[in-house]
Amino acid sequence: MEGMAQQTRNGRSASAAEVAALAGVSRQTVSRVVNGMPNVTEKTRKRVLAAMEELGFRPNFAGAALRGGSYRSIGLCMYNITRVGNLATLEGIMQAAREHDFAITMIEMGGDKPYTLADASRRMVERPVDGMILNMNRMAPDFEEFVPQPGVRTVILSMYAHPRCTTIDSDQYGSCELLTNYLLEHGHSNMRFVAGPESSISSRFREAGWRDTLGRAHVDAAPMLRGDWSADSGYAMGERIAAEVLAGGSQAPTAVLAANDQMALGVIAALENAGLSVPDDVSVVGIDDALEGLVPHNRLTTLRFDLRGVGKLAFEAAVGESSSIEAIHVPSTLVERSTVRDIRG
Amino acid sequence: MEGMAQQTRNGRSASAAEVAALAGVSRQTVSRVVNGMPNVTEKTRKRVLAAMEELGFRPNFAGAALRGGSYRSIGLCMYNITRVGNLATLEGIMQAAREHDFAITMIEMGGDKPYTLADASRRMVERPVDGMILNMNRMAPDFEEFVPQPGVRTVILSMYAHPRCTTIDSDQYGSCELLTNYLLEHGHSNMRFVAGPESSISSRFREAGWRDTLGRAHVDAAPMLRGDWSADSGYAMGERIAAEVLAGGSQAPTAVLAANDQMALGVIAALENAGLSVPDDVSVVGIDDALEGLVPHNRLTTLRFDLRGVGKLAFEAAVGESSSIEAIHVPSTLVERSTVRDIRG
DNA sequence: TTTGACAATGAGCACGTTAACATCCGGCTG
DNA sequence: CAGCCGGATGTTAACGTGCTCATTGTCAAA
Repeated sequence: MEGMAQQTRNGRSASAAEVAALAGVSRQTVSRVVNGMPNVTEKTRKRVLAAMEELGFRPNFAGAALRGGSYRSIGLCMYNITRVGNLATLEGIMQAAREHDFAITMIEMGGDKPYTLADASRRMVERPVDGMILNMNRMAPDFEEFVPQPGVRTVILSMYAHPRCTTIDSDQYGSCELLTNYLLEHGHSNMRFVAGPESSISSRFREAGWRDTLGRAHVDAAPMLRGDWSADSGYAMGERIAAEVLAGGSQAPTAVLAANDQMALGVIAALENAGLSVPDDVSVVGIDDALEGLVPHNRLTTLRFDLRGVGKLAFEAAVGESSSIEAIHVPSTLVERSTVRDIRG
Repeated sequence: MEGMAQQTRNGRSASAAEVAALAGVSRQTVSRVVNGMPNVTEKTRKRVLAAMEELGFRPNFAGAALRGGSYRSIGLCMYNITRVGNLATLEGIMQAAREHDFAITMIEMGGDKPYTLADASRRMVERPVDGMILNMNRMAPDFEEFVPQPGVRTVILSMYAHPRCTTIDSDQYGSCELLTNYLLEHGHSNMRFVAGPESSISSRFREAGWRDTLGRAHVDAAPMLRGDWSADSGYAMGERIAAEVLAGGSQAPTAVLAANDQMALGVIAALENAGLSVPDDVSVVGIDDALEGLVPHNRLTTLRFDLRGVGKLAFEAAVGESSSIEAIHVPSTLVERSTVRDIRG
């Protein structure tokens, strides 16, 4: 622990030049030692390493990057970190960054006002980053005509393909296709869909996946119910569904597909409160698999997005040298627990 | 939207020198325009602005910072973003950063192995940052002897005061002091405490706050129950508590203080499953107020930490010029809902 | 017309780093 | 002993920016 508290000049941390002076070599030799170049005598290397240790030297990436190297950081522009999905994606990005010894330079775009990709890109490019990931959860007004900053690889997290940038997202559409088919295969031809808010792109794709799948199976879709992602909004819709079920008749639903897990939880609570059993009377599925550890005895059948996978792919596309433009949809997996009953036959 | 797709030289984005050449002025004049210096003719300024627009110029903070300015970014070292508390703190930091037009440069420290403050600080200082915030949720082995990198203001998120760095945290100890007194004032002199895992610093402070407060009130503490923060672990403890209550006697508890909301939720589920009513038979309080939107009809009386406030203060301490060292404990507020009954008299 | 004052602008250096090139030195060959 | 080779090391320039100082240009007062 000795040699860590030296004051160097004006209070900055030590530079390669100071290490060089102390070790009695040139800056370049210090650089060679730091970067593990082969042609340095063992004796010299040791002297340099000792000087580095004594001064607590750490190379400054900004200087190196200025010269033409890498900042070892990827920019990430988020709209709202709080959303559960964004957090898991962030986690995937962070993990990939850690594996590459990269940092993530994050900016959050302002509260409620919609922002353009050009805004985000311009604010990001002035930061010391080697590439950038732009996250959107509303449609950017300039999506089609956006041109990324030259020299900085730009990845957009979006279901829509972009002509000039690689795009990545969980397959929101496919997820509801899968779940709808799952319910149909279990004999539930009369189901209710509890959607998220209209402003959300994810919600629109989930709804489309559900509606189109029913259409392809030649099953009529009942009127959609709309929540706002919260458990309470799910509860409110659950009360309506319970009334329908108790009223009986050939149009009474046997299953509910909720566009996220919190709303599914609310639906279940409302159904049980009305004296109905899940899944004996009504089957319920959610989306996200976001309840782990949060509720006791989680038994919700749901769909797990590979959000960490999305984050990992996004990071790798942002650092990668390949300049190909792709539109990647990451598939999700069904998590079968015990809120769906097979009612065929 | 014209003039955004120019290729400049080797594919990098335009520099001030190129803008200067196009506008027919010197780099310095461009610099003056960018930084809003007063002494530039209106005609010149317009010509420069036009050139900037045409080349899509954005100043590079790294170059400026190298010269002695600011990177406009604060480093943040996290142990585990996923933890609910960390996320809210991150949110507070991000919001303060946005207000200052700063970015956050984030690195996550490796999975399970404990890390030292020196490790984190050394990995951070090579990034382009003006200051850094180090988050810990285990005790760092080198806490006492740690010396921050010269020239980079270092803030530690920790309940323990540090001799050379400003420290900030929610008042974990005070939170349980407050809740314990609250239960005592409502007549619950026989309560159970469901703690978090032993490895967690927060958990240790919460436990100490509970135990000391009972001691000061000359009330004997019943043996502590230990969970792992999860709802399921809370459920398991809730079953034991239910058995105690049903067994009756003068030692039967009338209240439960759970060290977080998820465990409180588990306790309540177990009690209700055993035929007991909350709060008629047993009162329950949690800590964190983390369930908003996640569960329907949230009625848990709990304690809200001002984590966004912690984040904001941390950011401001990291950018601030003041070199004073402080140890800040941010107070929390009681959120009274309906899981506590007054049984005095 | 000359001088001084003042505003606008330009030139040079410095920040920390590395690629490319230049130099030094020891040892080997002819 | 001269010449040469190759490995180790030093020197220079450049990345994009802002500060300091020098220079130019303009206008009014003497």
